[in-house]
Amino acid sequence: MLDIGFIRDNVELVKEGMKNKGENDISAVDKAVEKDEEWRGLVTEIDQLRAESNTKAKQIGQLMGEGKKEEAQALIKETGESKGKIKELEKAVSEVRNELNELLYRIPNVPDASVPVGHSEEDNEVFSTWGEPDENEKLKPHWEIAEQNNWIDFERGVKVTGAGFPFYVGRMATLQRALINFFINEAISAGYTELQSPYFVNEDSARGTGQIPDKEDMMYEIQRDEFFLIPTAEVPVTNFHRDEILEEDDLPVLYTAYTPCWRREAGSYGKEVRGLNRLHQFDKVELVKIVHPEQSDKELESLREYAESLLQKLDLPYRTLLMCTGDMGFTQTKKYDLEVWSAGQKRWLEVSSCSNFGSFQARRMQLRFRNEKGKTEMLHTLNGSGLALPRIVAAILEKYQTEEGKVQVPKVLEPYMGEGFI
RNA sequence: GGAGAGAUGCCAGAGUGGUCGAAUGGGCUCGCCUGGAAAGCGAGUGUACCGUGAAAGCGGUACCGAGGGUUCGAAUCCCUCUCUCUCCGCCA
Repeated sequence: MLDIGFIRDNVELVKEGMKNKGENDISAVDKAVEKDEEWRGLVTEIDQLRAESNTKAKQIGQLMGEGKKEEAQALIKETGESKGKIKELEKAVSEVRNELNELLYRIPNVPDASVPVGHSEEDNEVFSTWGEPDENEKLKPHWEIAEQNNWIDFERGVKVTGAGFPFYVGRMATLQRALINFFINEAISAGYTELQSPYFVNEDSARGTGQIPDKEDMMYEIQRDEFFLIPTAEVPVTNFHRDEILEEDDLPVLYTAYTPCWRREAGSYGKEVRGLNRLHQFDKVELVKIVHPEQSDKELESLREYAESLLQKLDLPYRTLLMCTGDMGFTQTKKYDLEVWSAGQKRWLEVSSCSNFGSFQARRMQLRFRNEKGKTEMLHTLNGSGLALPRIVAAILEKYQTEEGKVQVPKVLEPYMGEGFI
C-alpha cells in the first residue's frame, strides 16, 4: 500500500495513476484523506485523555503509598468518567483506522513516469527483441511432439487430480529437472542466494505481497488450516524478511528459489491454454530483490537483463515488452514481460515478468532498513521469473524439434542431461 | 495426537498490581586511556504513531508473543488464540 502521508501530499498524482491503471472509481483517494484526518483527530483526543488519566493514576499510587487513603479515594472517583470516554474513543480509533486501511489496500501503486499510459495489452511497448522468430509452417506445436514421444500425460493428470495437472514422463521429467538446475545455478553465479521455501503461506504473507485482499481467487486455499498454496515463490520469499529492519550494508538482498506454483486460473479453458500454455500447477525459478530505494530503478533493469540472458543462453528468440499502465497490475510501479517465441504455435508466450514494486509491498510487510542517519526507511522490492518452466519447455520442444519428431538437447543443458536428443 | 513448562529489549536474564520502557550482565556505538591493541573507565544504545519545529529536537501516546477482560492503575491477575521447549505416541 501507499503511505498515507504520500497520498496526502500527492492526491492528484495518485488519482491519475489509479485512472491510468484502469480503475474507474477513484473515490478511495479522497475518502482515505478524509479518514486519515478523522483518525488523527481522534488519536490526538485519546492521547490527551490518556495522559490525564495516567497522571491521576500515578498520583493515586503515590497517595496510597503515603497512606492518604481518603485523598486517593476522591481521585479515583474523578477518573471514573474519563475511563468510559477513553473506551469509546479506543473503539472509534480502531474502527476508523480499519476503514482507512481498507481504503489504502484498495489504492494501487503509482506507475513510474517512464511507463507508457494505456488501457490494454495493445498499448504495451515492445522494448526489445532478440533472435529471429521461426515462421516455418512445418514446425509442430509442443503437444503433438510430446504426444508422439509419450512425454506428457495429460489424461492421467486429469484422472489423478484434474485438468491442468499433467504428469511429465521419462526424459520430459529429466528436462524439467535440468532446466530447474540450470536456472538455479545461473542465479547463484549471478549473486543470488538459493532459498527453499514453504509451499503454503498464511494470510499475513499473502497480504504482504498483495494477493490479499481482492486477488485471493487466484490462490488455492487450505481452509481447514488457513493456508494458501503459493501462486509464486514471490510470496514466501519476499515475506522472508517481513517485519524486519535490515542493515544498509547488507543491501541489496538477492534470493532465488525454485518452487511449484499453483494458480486456480478460474474459467480459462480453450485453445489458448492448450498443452503447456496454462496450467494449474507449474514449476518456476523465481528471483527476488530487496534493495535500497534509490537503487530499484537500476535493479529492475539488471533483473530484466539477467532474465533475458537465460533465454539467450537457451537460444530461444524472445521479445521484451514494457507493460503499459493498464496492463501492469495493482502493486507494480513498472513491469517488463519477457515473451518467448513459440515456433510451433506461431505466437509469443510470457515466460517472465520482471517488476518493481517500490515500497508498496515493503510497507505492507513493514520491511525496512536503517539508513545512514540511523532512521528506519521502507525498502524497495522487486521480483522476476528466471524462468517459468512449462512455456520454456514448450518453446524448446518446438524450436529444437527435428523432422523425425525428435528434440535436440539445447547446448547449455547438455551438462544436465547429456548430448544429443532428449 | 496425549501430558507438562514457557514466551520480557540485539542476546542472556530479573521483575508477580503503582514512581517499569522495564534491573543486571553481554553485545554494539562514541569518548578517555595506549605507539597500537587488549583490559579498564565514562556516556549512550527499541519501534510505531500523534502534536510541534526548516531541522536537530521537544511534548504526548501505545507496545514486555497476539487478541480480549478485571482495575483509578497491568509485563505482573483472568480468558481465548498462536508459537517454542521437554516427555510419551506416531513418522520420512
